[in-house]
Amino acid sequence: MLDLSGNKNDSLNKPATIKDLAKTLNISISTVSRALRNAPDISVATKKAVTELSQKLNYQPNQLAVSLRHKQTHTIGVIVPNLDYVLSMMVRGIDEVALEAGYTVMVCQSNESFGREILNTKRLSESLVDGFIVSVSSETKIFDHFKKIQERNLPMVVFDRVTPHLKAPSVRLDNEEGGCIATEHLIEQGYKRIAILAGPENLGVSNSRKLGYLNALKKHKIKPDESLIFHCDFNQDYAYFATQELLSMKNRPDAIFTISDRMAIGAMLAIKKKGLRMPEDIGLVGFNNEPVVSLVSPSITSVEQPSFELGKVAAKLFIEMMHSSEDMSDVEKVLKPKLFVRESSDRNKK
Amino acid sequence: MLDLSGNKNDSLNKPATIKDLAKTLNISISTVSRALRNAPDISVATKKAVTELSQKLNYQPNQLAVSLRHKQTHTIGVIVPNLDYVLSMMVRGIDEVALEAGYTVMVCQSNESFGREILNTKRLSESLVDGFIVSVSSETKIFDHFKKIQERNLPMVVFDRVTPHLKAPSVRLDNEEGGCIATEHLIEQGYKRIAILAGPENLGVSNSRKLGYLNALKKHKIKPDESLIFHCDFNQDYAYFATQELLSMKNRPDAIFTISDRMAIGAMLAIKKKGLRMPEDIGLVGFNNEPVVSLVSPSITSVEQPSFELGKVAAKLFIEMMHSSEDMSDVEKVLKPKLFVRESSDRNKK
DNA sequence: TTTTGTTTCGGTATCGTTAACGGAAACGGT
DNA sequence: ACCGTTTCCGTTAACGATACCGAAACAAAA
Repeated sequence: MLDLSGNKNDSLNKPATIKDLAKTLNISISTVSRALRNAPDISVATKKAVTELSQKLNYQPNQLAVSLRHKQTHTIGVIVPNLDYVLSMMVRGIDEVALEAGYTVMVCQSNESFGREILNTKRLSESLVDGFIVSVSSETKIFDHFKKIQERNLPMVVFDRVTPHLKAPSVRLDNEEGGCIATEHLIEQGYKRIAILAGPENLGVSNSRKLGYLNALKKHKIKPDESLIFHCDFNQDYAYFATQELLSMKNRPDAIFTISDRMAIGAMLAIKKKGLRMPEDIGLVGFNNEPVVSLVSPSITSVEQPSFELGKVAAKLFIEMMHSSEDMSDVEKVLKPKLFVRESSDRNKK
Repeated sequence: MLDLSGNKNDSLNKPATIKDLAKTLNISISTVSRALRNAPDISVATKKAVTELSQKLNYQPNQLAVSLRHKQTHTIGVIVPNLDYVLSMMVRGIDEVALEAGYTVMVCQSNESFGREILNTKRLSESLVDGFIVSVSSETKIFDHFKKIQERNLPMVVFDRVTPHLKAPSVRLDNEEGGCIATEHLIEQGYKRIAILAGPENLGVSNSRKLGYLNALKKHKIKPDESLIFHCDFNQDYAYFATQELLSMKNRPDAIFTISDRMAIGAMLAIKKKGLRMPEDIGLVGFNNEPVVSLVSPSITSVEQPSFELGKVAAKLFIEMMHSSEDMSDVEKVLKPKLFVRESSDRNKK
């Protein structure tokens, strides 16, 4: 079987089209088309003939042509900054609902990169997707690429990493509440000088959790101490060094709330190195409730977010938006967090 | 702005097409087409006019139409059983190379479900993708859906979870080698009765690692003991119970090699509950080198696989396959694992 | 002046599918 | 016998883009 054309398509078995069916059955293509989508005006005999032949030839409609004709692809573009534990869980939730509703999902990672995010949105918006479900990268401060999408009247739902700069329906955790219950828990455990390890200043999620922290302090009439509020990058190593600095203060904190579990791990390592015990000498609370927090010693108290559920809600919202003609840009779904108390902060355990 | 049509497309700003450009410039669409993809036979004047107008109208070519015409979508379908640490790393590698080469990636999770895998392949093969990069689900024992893809002459690369049932180029870790170096390490540390916690019997990855384990034993003239070879499901809880059983044997093992870190964690919990110390009373080695293994106490020795690199190799192989006309189905890339020794098995540390 | 060649553009078919429209039978009722 | 209705199917024009072929237009060579 010599093929000098360089073309990979063996002319032998290229996929059967509606035209092929029509030709072998000696009927017109429109009849075939109708038979396949069981339109009303078709006889049972021809319908039977068509469906049988299509099965035999393993006919599958060319979705490109269908999409071109209908101007919709039944595909959702999902853009996420990464696929860590929380986000991959959310993506699974999106997937679940989308598949159910007959949509295919295209997942693209921006790797927390602004340029990559732009590239992804651009690629996907070239008539490949009917709309977007996005979680914005931490690097993103300009939202023109997303606005351009909205100008084209493509539905877009923002989830998890929401931002006030985008006028779009959103689904997120009540991060303020999360920060609040974490901090209140520490207060109730008798900790007095509670520090917070927050993320980058421009990250909304981080700021909300910090706000919750401040609210909790205020509620319990504790004056916030600026020196106990620490911003650093969203990862373990930075958290490690930040904690070292916190612990070397003359009036060191007796508890630390980190806005992610990764950071909590970093903090824990620094605390251990310093020779301090948890929860006796210092309390620690993380965020996300990743599996790892119950495996380390001491296990780390953490705020859980219903990631899978959140993804599902986002997808449902998207589909609702697709079918509704009214403006939904101010819809805002907020899910509640839940605290899981563990050894790192539990002074009451007997 | 009353819109009773129920249609979301504001007739105001639907995306500009090549036809619109032609009409406003009073030239033919074929000329516009040529101008946009800088074909040779076009005057500089018209090219300038076209490009300027296209910028002004924010023209973006409709990829559906292009794909329909060219019969290729420049999209790769990636099907993975899940998005755990290792696989999401690999997907990132695939993404990296694919994007570079001008391909968009569609990631679908089968959730280790056979039916879901079929659905995914079916959806994607409806002329949405040019080919596949797949890692098969653990549930999959029949491969007809993949073979159907190959019959259509769509390129397909298998990675990580490879199987002899599919005649396709593959990229994988040298799992046998991984199982071997893990076991040899335990032998060198002086452990005598080394058990293995393997995965489901039909999982190739698991069997290869087990084979490596057996090879290492043979090399060191240790007779394998059937009672030390344990198959259980690929997760922490099963590993926990399996380990409990192993430890309650009259002649219990003094070391356990688990074929995943998840399982190693489960084993560790069971060992701790039994009150045994690592590495003194019993040695433990995991697989994958996930971040968690260096965080738990004791930290767990583990075999690392170059996941990101593996993904990149898979994508490169795919692209090579796209452009080559010869049969590549027997290409088999095998990457080498690396052992990271930690507390759970290191008896030599001073 | 005619021929030849080059540059630049338009016409048209095509990719695979859907949908509006029309037409031809068959049937039933008066 | 006539006509309206129903049932079924075909014709044709889209959807947005590309590619081949050929036709102008003009310049250069004969």
